[in-house]
Amino acid sequence: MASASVKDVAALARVSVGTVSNVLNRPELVAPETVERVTQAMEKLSYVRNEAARQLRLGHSQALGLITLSGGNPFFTDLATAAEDAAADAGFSVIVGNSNDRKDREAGYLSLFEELRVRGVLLSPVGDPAARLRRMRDRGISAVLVDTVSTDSSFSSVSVDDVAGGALAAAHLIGSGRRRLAYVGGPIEIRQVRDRLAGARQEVAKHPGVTLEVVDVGALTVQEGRAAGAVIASRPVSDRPDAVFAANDLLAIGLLQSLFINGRLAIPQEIALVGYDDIQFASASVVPLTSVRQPSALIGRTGVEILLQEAEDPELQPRHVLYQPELVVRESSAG
Amino acid sequence: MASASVKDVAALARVSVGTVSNVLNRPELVAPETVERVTQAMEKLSYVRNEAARQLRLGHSQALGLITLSGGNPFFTDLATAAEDAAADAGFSVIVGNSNDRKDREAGYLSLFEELRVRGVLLSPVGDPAARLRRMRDRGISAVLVDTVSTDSSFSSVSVDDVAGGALAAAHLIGSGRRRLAYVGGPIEIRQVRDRLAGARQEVAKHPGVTLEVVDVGALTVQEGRAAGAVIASRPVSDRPDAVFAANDLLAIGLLQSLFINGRLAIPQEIALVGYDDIQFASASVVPLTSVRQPSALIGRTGVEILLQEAEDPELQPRHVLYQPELVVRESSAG
DNA sequence: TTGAAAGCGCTAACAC
DNA sequence: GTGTTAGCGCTTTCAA
Repeated sequence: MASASVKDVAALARVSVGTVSNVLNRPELVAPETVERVTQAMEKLSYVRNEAARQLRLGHSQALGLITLSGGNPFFTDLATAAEDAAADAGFSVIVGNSNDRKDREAGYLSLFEELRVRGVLLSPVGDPAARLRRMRDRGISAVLVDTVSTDSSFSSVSVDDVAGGALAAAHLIGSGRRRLAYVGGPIEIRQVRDRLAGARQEVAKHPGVTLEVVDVGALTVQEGRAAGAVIASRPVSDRPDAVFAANDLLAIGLLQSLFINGRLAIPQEIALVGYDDIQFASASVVPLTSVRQPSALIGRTGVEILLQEAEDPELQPRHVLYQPELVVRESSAG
Repeated sequence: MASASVKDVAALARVSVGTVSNVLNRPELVAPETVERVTQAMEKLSYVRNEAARQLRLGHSQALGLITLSGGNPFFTDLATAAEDAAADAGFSVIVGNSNDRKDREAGYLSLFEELRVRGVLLSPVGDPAARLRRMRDRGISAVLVDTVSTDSSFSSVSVDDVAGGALAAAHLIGSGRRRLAYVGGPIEIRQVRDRLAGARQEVAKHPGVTLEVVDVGALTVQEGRAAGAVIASRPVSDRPDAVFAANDLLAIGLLQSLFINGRLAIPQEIALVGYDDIQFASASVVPLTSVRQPSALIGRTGVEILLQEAEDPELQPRHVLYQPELVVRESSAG
């Protein structure tokens, strides 16, 4: 049995296809009795509207695209959940893709979203897709950058002040007596990674005698954190940092695994540790993790709201919402 | 500027629309020189294929639907990532929805997927959508159940033996001297929650003198675990369990937060704790967590492979793949 | 209040 | 190797 179409429903209800369409979209224009008859026919045939046909006719879909940097990062799942809820309130669905920090994947999802004629896209960029996004905007697909500020500010953005967050972390570490800091993060192409480092550098520069070493990693994952930690743990004490600031909590948890669990280094006594994002697991880690908190759900919700407004009226001036991060101090840096 | 269509491309390249379609889908049928001309025209007009039109013509999309129980659970994000990779290998994309344990959400995504004419759906069911799925199969949308066994076995399934997993956890706890077990999990409608409990019960029944108490929670989240832990911690020592088996790691981590961090109960001395899923964070939690490991990525990949085969040939007999879980012992139960 | 008909962009069958 | 054309299922004028 193939799917029933409006035609089949119309035939069974003995009305025209136009009327069937009307009961679907503007039932107030149809006589109650007719509505009833059509509804029953739909029921009987288990009619399911063909979204592709509807969309073809309408010219665009009722969906939004979202590209996150990493599906495994709870920060992004929280953001995505909030975005979905906000979109659902307005009758939109959201299609999520994870670039996993890869430009080619980002480009792939952008292409998919264009083919799908989504109404707008929300993204945390890896590369610099501004040119591409501008082209998309010309055809009616607006974009809002989340968790990053646009390079050319012609796109709206919703983000958190990562430079301030980096400064917050470094200031805290220096304030509690640490002198040899290390920043573990990468790839450096990611704006968040760069900004958090820049903030830390600013703070370090204010304190002569304090040094900041950069440990570059390939991705913001638990695994990479574990690898970086193993390298740090294997260095002689004199050459080891006395504080590590990780670009996100996933990395920090990996560091915890190799520094504390495997390397048996005392945290925070030998090495203090600060992460970023304050994910749910941070407070329950081996050594509860000091972290820089970001309002993930708020970012997702606000992003969708702005996107929907711009989809409605493309002439709107771009807006830039910047939230402030907050330091949550726990044992990993309390010494 | 509106989007360019095949018509525009054809006009610019001075060929017919059929030829444009051919360079898109079967370029080997077209003269190289023509391919070149058409390609350049596409480039010039920034042509992007309209997926809705293509799909309308083809009768179905190149997408698969996936419904997970919880977006915040790393078990499902791992499963989803593997599913996406497997689908991508076959030229399919996957649209994920989270039911968050709610039947209405599950039904909502099923409707959306039907409207989208996905080729198949992969799901970890909340309710009992068998009837609905059968109707969908009649119209060419096959379904594979993941992380659960079909009630009527007419649908293929890829799952892990949860009864065995529950037994594994309980046997371990009893074997290390525990006598008053508590199972924390819910809602009981979820098959995984039920099966893990059943396995634990089987094991408990083999050991006279061992008791098993069930603490029902509203969802498999860190928050709910925290709430359940607070209740347990507030009970007098004589009335407290000496071991807790949590239906998943999220719950276990929440329990750790309220039992160990807030309640200052010694783990595993006063209460031993075992979780389920062995997510990445389990080994780095306050007290490294004993957990029952499931091959999440393998489940996702296998599920997609079966689904794709069935989409290809709907006459295929349903297959039931059952993986065995594995107990990973860590400190939370080592005493 | 309802019906008839055009057309969204694409693919595939068929003709040349 | 290329062109012509029908038609996928839907919404939306326009007329009755």
